[in-house]
Amino acid sequence: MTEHSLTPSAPPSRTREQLVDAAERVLRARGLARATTKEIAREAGYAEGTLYLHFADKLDLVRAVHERLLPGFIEMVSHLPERAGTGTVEGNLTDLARGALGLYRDMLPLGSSLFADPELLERFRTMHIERGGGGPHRAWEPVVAYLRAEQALGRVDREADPAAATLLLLGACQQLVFVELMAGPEVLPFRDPPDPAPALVATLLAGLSPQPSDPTGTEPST
Amino acid sequence: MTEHSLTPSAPPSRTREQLVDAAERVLRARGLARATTKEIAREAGYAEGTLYLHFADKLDLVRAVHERLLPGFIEMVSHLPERAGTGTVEGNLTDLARGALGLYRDMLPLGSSLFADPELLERFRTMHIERGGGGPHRAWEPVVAYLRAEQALGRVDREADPAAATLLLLGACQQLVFVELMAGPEVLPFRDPPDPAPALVATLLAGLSPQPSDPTGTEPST
Amino acid sequence: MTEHSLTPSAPPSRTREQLVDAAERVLRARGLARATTKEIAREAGYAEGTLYLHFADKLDLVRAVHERLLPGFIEMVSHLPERAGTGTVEGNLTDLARGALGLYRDMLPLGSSLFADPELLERFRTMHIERGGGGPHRAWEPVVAYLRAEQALGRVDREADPAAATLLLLGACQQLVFVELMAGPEVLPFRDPPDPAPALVATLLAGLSPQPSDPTGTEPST
Amino acid sequence: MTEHSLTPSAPPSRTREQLVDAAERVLRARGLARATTKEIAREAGYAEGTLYLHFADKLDLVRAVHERLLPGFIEMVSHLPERAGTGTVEGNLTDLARGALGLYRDMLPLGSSLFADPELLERFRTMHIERGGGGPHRAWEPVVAYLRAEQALGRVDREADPAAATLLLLGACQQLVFVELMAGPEVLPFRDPPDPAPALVATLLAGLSPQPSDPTGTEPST
DNA sequence: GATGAATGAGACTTCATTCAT
DNA sequence: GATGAATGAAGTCTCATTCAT
Repeated sequence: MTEHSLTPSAPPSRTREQLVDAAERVLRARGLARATTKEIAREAGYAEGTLYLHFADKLDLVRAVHERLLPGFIEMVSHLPERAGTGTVEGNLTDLARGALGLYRDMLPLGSSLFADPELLERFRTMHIERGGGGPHRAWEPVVAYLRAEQALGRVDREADPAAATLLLLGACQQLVFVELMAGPEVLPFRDPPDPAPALVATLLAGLSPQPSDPTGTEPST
Repeated sequence: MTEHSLTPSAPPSRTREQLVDAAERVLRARGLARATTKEIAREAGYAEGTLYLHFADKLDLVRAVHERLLPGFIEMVSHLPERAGTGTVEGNLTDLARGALGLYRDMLPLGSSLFADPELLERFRTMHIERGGGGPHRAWEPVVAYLRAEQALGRVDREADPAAATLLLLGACQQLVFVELMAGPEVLPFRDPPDPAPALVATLLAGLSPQPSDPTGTEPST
Repeated sequence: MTEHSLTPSAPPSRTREQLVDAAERVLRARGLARATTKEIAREAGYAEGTLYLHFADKLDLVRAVHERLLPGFIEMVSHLPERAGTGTVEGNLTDLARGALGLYRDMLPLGSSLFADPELLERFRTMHIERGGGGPHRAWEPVVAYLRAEQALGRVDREADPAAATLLLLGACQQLVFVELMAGPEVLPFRDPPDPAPALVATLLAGLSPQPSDPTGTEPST
Repeated sequence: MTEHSLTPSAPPSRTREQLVDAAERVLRARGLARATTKEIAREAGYAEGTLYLHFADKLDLVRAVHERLLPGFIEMVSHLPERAGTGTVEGNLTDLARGALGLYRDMLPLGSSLFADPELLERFRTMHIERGGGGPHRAWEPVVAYLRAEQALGRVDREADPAAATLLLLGACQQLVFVELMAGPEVLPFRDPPDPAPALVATLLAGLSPQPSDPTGTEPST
């Protein structure tokens, strides 16, 4: 019925980009539930009908917005592996955490909205993730690679599980932002100083087990 | 215009509860974007108009659903502090992680949907969180308390930051579920064995820093 | 997705009848191509949304209009068989032809419109005709029955084919109306006198074959 | 606003013909209600805008399609008068009926669609019929001429009304096709044998009146 | 002549909400 | 308290038509 290809990437035209830009702005401002095609078109400076020359329907446009979200995230982490062996592990991971906090603040509202519409989520999965476009898990890869490199250099414990460590650090950042956005920044710990990254990294590096070099911390049970 | 008090808890009646139950089922099945008052009323076995005898509007009903979500989560963790000193720290934290994974699977789609509607999120914040009803951060408290208790017992490093550790562990669980729901379970690490909890806990306990007491890299603690 | 039963006869309510009435008026006035739900609702004195409480969609309403059309036609012819043996055959058939002309004038524009929308035609066929609701062919039956009765009485040639005769007479009436509506009454024969029924019936009764009993063949009346 | 003359015949160009051809195909396939300029243009191999270089608007193109319909019909009957005196009257009329059945099957869906849009019908009448382009009644003329010729030859009753006879025969064919297209071929009489032409012609020739010269009812002519 | 992106009015349809019973 | 028909604003989407290239 429609001639829109169901491939994630229709030929990118100037108009199409403007529409996706406008859609992203409106989605951020109003939320998925209150973003209308009328407002998106107005924001883009086009007539409403124009939207349907470039996208099969509203959901297709929303999906296009989400498609552009992840690359930004991945790009931020993608240079991490190159930093292996430079600076300190603690410094590198702290930079990572700070960057992740910023990106999650930016992307979580939009990304989480997918859960409000199962059909949108399904389309996103079908047309993007399953075709190799990648999903949020793609952000893990460079971090894991970095940790492996540091393990090879002996700056990270060779017994450590890079995937688990990545998940711990990025997960902490994501949850911090999730709670901040949902309940307000007042409820967060790490308010003084306001940067949670150092504490998270320090804890991750040191671990919770009592230090055997700590004469009072007797008999760790691990 | 309406006589509904804007307090989070209107007098709970049988009908009201049935409506909230039905709303939760419909929200889970269809998503916030596709849940209609008509279907909720039908699911509850009442007429559409009845809904407005118990709730100011649809958003009020949705908010009521979300209000009931958190207590379930908190209750799961609330008995954790009592376990301090019992079993092993690793065992207790693994149980926690497993429980958290299950609860996130249950609650994340509903909870994340809040981001799709800023007005709903705002109401949730105003009427619930700021009145002490609590938000997702409330789940941290028992875990932090538990860790402090274990620190006092010497089973957890006294230098560790309990809040950071809590965030690392719960955050990892949340992100794991987030990615699983968004991209499908195929993309997850920890597929073999399929239980990610032990690896997360082990990594958190051991930390990433190279073991100074282990110059040869032998005797892995995992 | 819809709860409208796909049976031709939903419980007839006052509102439903008013909507079908209004739809018929609008369809007659504007034609299928220009009849809008907005105008139909206004004509009925209801809001546009009300239409969708009683019909699955616009086509469903249009179909309901068409469903009511045929019974009126059939009823007109249904008493014909009883007239067998009364009056004259010529008089009875002339009455039939006159009635048919009137009914075709009334129904042909609406009925023919079905051909403009294959989906509407298909629905009409599926939901009405194939369920025994009957189609335009049902109008033949009483006429055929009448002719058979007259054959039994010897007032119609026993060798004649009642179905063929019915088709000839009703078909002539339908085509006359078809042409009249499409090209205007100016193009019709039988303008003086303006009643085509007697000539059609006379021709059908007499046949075209030369009268063997008329050896002179004189005085043609043309 | 437009430079298109409102005469039925704009200068025929190759492109124009291709557009009319394409429009006819799309009208047959989708119906007037669902034929879009986009699809017509695509079917013709031109851009949508090209359509408006050759036709004032969509209705003008549709009218052009209808303008071409009738000549095909008339041409079929136009040679009938020449056959007067050749073969048998019955054979000639049977050939006519068979040809008419085929042509009606071809043209009725398109022709009837005119009734779905009064403005289209009005344009068709104004720009075509009233300027001598002719309407469906033009098909009667050759048949009437043929019957008159046969009357002059004594092979048709001189008292018969040629116009009425024409209407009876062609009308029967049209109604048969109308019912066949609307209700499906299953509802038709004359299913065995499947050719209705002989019965119609026989009935028309013999008439319905009891044969006074045939007291025993022998020698049926069917 | 041809193009096709853009237009924008307006179509159909949905759905949260009201109110007389 | 409960009902459910009715509402009507607002949403998504279509499509005949225009016009700069």
